[in-house]
Amino acid sequence: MKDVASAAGVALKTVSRVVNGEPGVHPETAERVRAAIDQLGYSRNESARVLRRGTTATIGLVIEDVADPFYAGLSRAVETVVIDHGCLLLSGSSGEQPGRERELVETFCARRVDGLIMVPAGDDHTYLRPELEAGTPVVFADRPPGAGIDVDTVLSDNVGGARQAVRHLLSHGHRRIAFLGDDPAIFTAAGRLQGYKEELGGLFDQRLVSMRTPAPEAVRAAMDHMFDLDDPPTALFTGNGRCTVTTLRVLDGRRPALVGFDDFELADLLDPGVSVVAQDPSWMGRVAAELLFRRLRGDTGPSEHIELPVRLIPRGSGELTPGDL
Amino acid sequence: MKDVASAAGVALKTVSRVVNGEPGVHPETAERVRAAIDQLGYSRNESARVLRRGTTATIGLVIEDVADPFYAGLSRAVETVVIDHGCLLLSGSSGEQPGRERELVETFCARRVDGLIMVPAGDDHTYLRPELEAGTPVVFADRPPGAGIDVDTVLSDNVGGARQAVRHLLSHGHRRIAFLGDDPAIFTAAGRLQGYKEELGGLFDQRLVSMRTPAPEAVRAAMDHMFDLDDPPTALFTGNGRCTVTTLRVLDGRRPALVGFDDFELADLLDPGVSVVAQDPSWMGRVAAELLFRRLRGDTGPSEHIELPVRLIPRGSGELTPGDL
DNA sequence: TTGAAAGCGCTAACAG
DNA sequence: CTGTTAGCGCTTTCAA
Repeated sequence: MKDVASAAGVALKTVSRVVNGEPGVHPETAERVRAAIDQLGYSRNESARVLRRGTTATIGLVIEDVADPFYAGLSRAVETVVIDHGCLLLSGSSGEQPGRERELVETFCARRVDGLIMVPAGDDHTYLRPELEAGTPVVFADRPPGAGIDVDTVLSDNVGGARQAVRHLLSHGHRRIAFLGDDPAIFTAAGRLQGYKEELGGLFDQRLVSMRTPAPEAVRAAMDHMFDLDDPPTALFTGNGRCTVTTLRVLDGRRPALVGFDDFELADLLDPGVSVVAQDPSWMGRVAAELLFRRLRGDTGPSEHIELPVRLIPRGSGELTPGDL
Repeated sequence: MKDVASAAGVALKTVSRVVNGEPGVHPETAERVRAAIDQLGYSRNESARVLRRGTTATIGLVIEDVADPFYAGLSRAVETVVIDHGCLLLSGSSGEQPGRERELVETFCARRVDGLIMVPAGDDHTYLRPELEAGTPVVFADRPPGAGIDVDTVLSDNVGGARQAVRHLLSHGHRRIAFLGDDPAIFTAAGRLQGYKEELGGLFDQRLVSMRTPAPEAVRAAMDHMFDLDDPPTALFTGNGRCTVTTLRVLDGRRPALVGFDDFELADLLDPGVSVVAQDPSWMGRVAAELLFRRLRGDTGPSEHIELPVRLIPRGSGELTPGDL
């Protein structure tokens, strides 16, 4: 900038004004400065700018895994909103490890991100307190923070979605409905289990529930065990996209009715088409990011807790009746 | 840092030494400093550090779209390598728009990223020249740079993969093999078309080729047209994951043999299973990132051009014969 | 082993 | 409309 200034024969500050499009520069001077900039190939050093202004125009995003289609969709939506606001996105995957989540968050904070959107892996977020007190806005998406932390959240209607799925299966005559969900330590998995139980009421049978990280062998073992019961399930409710896919892989010719939580590509092309309770990851990302920017613009109201509705999409598998088995 | 220094009764520089784990600090002094840090909740301001040191420990990644499973997988792999090297990842999606690609790259460069990995959308990268001359290493993945730019590349064997696919179909008796590919302006699409032509030799028929952005209506129209020919195709070769999925959606009961470029989740669960020429996006991401870090460590050898092999996975659809139609 | 001073490149505040 | 000065928080250099 100094070089540009002397090349253009003006003061440093004038260059700064031109670079930042500040008003109050004679057009001719500005032109001279721009010429010098082009000639020298100058580009503003953002680090210095950040240091001086105290704001980084950077948002941090911590998710579980970019390679998971749900979080990929969420990421893309967040990215779009962030870029539209002239900011950049630092992102990282926690891989469902609380330690990694915390490391990422702390690294992002050391870089002084202006705000943070996170899908937490752990359930203790007291480490965020200094940042929150320093005024960094944080929005939790998909899962809420641990106890004692009061921040904005954007969640899906997990309980309601699960109830919808079970109600759908009940209405098609099923009474033995199994639940194949993820590790119940995960908030969404727990909520969906709760909805399943609530809707099932007296029909609930612990032996028809399996909750674990969806590894093929484990899911196959759980399924085999259920189908070996005297009173086997006639329908399955799977707790998230990965559970659904894993379950489909280990059906081995069995043809129970099936409703899965989460939509996925090609669900409509399978035979039968897979009925799902669909979330909208892009919507969640967009809502979370927009909420964050509202905070960044100075909205200091009480923390908001947005719950996004989910939608049951019938495609065939959820409309099979016990007689079809 | 100043506050920490006065709280601990030492000089600024001593705090800096402790924070950075530099040797030559009396253990007792260091302890006192650490206590002060904890008490004040101090954390180093990375922006200032960056400004002073001139290195950001940040890598920029520009891809086409994080929500595309191929690039999501690639992103995840890049992210892992980057984090393992103690760096952070700035990422953005170009959405196949050259202007957006350039904006992202320029923004990343203004932030002084230490290196750049990109899947280009455009074919003019001369704008990178100042950065390259300034010594910023850049690796192109999946697609090469435009003319006149000499950088490291990590590409798949597109031509060879296409030839493999066509050879496979030929060996199952097909002579009328259509190609449904993406916009030929895209490097990978062009390479796959070339392989298709080469392997087909005299059997090539321009009427069996359709290359465009895979929008359902357009693909359906192209297919209808081909199947209306006197000599319709008995087999299809689709040019990438999105083309394959779109094609599957518009088959409408027709049952040609099919081999797709790119693997995708559930390809094995469809009926018939979809045979594919599989790339490995994680591998590509890992190789690109590792190459970048090798450059960052000072390797100034001539630019490297790595070609990753692809693998044909037979699952049923590619093994149908003309008689099965 | 410790510290003082300079300065990275920029913007804010305040003149002219 | 333009310029001067101070200082963001850190690391580097040099001295004690």
